[in-house]
Amino acid sequence: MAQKPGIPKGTRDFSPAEVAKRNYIFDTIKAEFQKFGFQPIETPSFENSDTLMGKYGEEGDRLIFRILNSGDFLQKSDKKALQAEDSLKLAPSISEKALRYDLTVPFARYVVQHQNEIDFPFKRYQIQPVWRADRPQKGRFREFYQCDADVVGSQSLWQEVEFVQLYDAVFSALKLEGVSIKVNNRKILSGFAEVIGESDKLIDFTVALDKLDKIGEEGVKKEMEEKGIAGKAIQKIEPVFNLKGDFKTKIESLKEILADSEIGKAGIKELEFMAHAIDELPLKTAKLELDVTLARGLNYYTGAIFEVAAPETVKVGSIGGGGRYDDLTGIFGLKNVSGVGISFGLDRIYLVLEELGLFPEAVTERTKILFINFGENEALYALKAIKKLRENNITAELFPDAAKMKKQMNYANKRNIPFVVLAGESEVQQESYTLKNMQSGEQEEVDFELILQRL
RNA sequence: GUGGUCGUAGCUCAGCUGGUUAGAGCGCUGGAUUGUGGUUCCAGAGGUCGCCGGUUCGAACCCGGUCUUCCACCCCA
Repeated sequence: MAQKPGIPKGTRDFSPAEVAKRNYIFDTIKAEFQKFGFQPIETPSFENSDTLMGKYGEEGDRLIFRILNSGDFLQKSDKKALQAEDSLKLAPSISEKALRYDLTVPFARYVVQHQNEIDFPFKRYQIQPVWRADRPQKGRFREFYQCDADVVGSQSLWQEVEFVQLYDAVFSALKLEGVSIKVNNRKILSGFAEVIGESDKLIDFTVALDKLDKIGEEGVKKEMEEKGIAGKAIQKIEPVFNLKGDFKTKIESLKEILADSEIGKAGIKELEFMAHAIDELPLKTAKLELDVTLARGLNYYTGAIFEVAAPETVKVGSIGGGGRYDDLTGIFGLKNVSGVGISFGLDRIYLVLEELGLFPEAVTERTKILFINFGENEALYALKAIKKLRENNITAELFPDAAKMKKQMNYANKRNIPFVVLAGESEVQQESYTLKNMQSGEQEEVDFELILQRL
């Protein structure tokens, strides 16, 4: 029986047109990565579970796709957990591998494992799919590509500056205007928690603060209360909710708020450094904004935090993110290696470009010229010309069957092929070609050299 | 993981409070037009109404489950 085929939730097939557009984005990003001196690496699509589990917080573990052991996996399973129907305890005994959840943790693993072959600072980029057992939504899939660039082995703040430039370079190359690069610093957030005396609740505090633009000031306060942050502390942090003005104005306000926090002041210094550098190295199309509520991303960020917002007219959430993590490789036993990196969300960038009509026309136009098939002799005659055209870097093809003219022309039409050659008996005899421009409808009898000229 | 939502031809969608042979537009195939497409005209093919079960004399329509889509939360690219 034929079964109705389908693909898993949150995955997609890509048509030729979609692949062409996706490649356009990949190629653009790749070209900029390379210009900035990043080198590509690749890592396996699945890792040992130990490498991934526990690296993304409690929520993260839930979203990791686990791979069931092969063979008689129940044989080696944790019988106690099985008996107790305790999935959480049972899982590690029947699953030793898991699909890659992001590119950063595998990269950290890579750095530790290859530390003796790597020349630091190491700048790598990586474009590969990742998998998350999430519930799909618009722009959220269970299989999607990440495009990451990271530097490890340098604490220099110039890297942060470079990444802002890199973001700007990529979005400029994609002709995407209205992008805003939001930055914050973990030290600022730590400073906030410190001055209100809630340092131990830093994560709850920042997660709540992050929702300011979504649930508003009252919503944030309510969530902070629910998480057990003192009313007085919340009052004290109120000025943060209403930071106004440009980058520098906000920094001046921060200086007052964080006057009593050493770590907070360190954060301010870093932000000022970046602001000053970007002043001197102005961005082409993107805007740099300070957003002190920005806390998203993984809890391992220690310094700068980046998030890129799509132009306001397109509602797809963030199209990129990143930050500084001082001790990422520490979890794999390599201490004191600082890293900083950014990520581009290919699928969301795709949605944005699509919605704004920013894909170049040429991206989908492929075959330039189609030869009509009139039969065996004529097909061979056509292929001789096609071979020469290809040597001249022109995409040319022959319709494979000597089908009806209408069918062949229609095929050219639908595939958007701009030129068609009709070469039948008489053309073969005269060693000529009837070249037809499909857009204008004009046609002329020409020799091979003229075809080259016309294309 | 929690709550909700959608699912009818390849695509976009009609289909009355359950009632016989489930429709349209676009697309597709063939013809008008045996070396000329995009326009027009004519004809035709194509549907287990997501899937499974239940209620009913009778289900695309009501009920339950399941899968998928989208949305909110969680989290995030």
